[in-house]
Amino acid sequence: MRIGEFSRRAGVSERSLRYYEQQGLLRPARQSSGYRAYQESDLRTVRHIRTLLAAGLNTETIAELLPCMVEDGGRLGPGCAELLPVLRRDRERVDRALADLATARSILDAMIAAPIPVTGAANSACEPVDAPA
DNA sequence: GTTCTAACA
DNA sequence: TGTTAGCA
Repeated sequence: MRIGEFSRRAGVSERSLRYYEQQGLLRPARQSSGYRAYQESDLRTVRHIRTLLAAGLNTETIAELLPCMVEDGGRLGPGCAELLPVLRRDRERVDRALADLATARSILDAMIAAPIPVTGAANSACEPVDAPA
């Protein structure tokens, strides 16, 4: 099937499908017309790609994992042990990101909890805050 | 009308 | 990733 129908069935924009191909995630055949020709099985591949993207993996990593990922009962998992270190590495990246977000939240919490009453407003357009209780 | 590539008010 | 331009 061509990209239009495939896009609708996969629920992914044509733009994204072309991007996935450019990143080596999908390799649809080409008709003599030059149009991409997708296989029924590509629908499963796209689902896997979306899952991996949702997990925060970059396309380079996905290209590496995709060939070995297997699906069972709707669950996607590594088909070979070599993938585990890669997945763990990304999990650590997520942990660091969460830590950074926690830091950002703390900074915001501290500022929100400590409004500073001033006599002359810093900015004429600013309303002075009330003194904390 | 559909798809393709390339490029970005 | 969306969108648009210019083709075939």
